[in-house]
Amino acid sequence: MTADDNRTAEDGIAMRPFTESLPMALLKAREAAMRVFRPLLAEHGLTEQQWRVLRALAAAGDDLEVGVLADHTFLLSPSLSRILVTLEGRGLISRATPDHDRRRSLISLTPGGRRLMARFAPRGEAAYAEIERQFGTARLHRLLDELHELAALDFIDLSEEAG
Amino acid sequence: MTADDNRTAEDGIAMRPFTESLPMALLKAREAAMRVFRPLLAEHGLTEQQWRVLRALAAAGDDLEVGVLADHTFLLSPSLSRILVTLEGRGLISRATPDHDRRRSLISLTPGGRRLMARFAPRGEAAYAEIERQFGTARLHRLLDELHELAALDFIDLSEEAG
DNA sequence: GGGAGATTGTTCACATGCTAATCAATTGTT
DNA sequence: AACAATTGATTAGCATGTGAACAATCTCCC
Repeated sequence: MTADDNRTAEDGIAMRPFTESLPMALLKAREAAMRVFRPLLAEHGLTEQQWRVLRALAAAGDDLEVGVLADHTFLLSPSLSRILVTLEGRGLISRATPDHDRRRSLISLTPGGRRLMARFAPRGEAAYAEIERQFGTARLHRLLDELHELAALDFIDLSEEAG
Repeated sequence: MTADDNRTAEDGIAMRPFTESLPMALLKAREAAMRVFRPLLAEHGLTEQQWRVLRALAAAGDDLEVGVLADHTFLLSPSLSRILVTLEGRGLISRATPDHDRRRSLISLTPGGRRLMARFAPRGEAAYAEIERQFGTARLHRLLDELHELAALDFIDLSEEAG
């Protein structure tokens, strides 16, 4: 029985208990999952987001436009821009500008970037397998399905101006 | 059929498809859920994390030590330190140092902070109800249970040094 | 009672999240 | 061809995430 279990506190502000908050539950679950991967990333001196970029490029097996890369990695453009500068500086990715539209920028893995991914992949799979082992493969798949459906929902705008 | 559906890309780096990644699914689900709340927070000029702090204090209905507050809000100490400076500057919280241990710092809502919470609470509940309406109440509870169990897992360390 | 060690919070340095503004290149319109 | 609107990407500015180092205080034990 912690303070969170009280739906109504002394100050009379009625609100859902913290532990029942969906965003918080998603955040904590994600943190738990990332704890398996974070040590691996640290070994390679990569942040989680840098890893997502390299992973998306490896998965595509081809160069990607910055906008497409942003979609695949679920990163905002400004963040991605900075990450690309970092990765380029470390020689893991390279850029090219297509002639048909010189606003765009094509990102691809360098050989060094590919080598890093090849070294990392087996251990990353092992980490994922550890999650499946503890949580259950079928159960994990069911959870993923639910998460995908939740993510696909489009909630109405409850803000003042929209009200 | 996107590039993500290919388990093996031309470069031969075998890895789980992006869309099946648990951390990514959790991240996207959380983003979807937060889209309901973000406009409300913006109305009050609060960030999500500042909101978590005020919410934890309101739920406790009492003052909290910084460390306890960090646990309840799932914020790291350095972040919380900065957030408290901001909230104190806006007159929403105040600090006190107990005599029995002058290292500690007790945080409490000011009357202004309480008023803000009281104004916000009903709309926050409405936002949460919208999620329940679209996703289903019972289904949401089942999802929360699964998330809590996932968050409680303690994965083995697969890093090099621990190997 | 005094110093080693633990604990509580803060500060630092760097990377990212997020909104708005900017810049360059392209497209649509007349 | 000239110009406004649009688009792809970066930059700016502030807030947070994260690991490390610090300062202040407290505890324990000799």
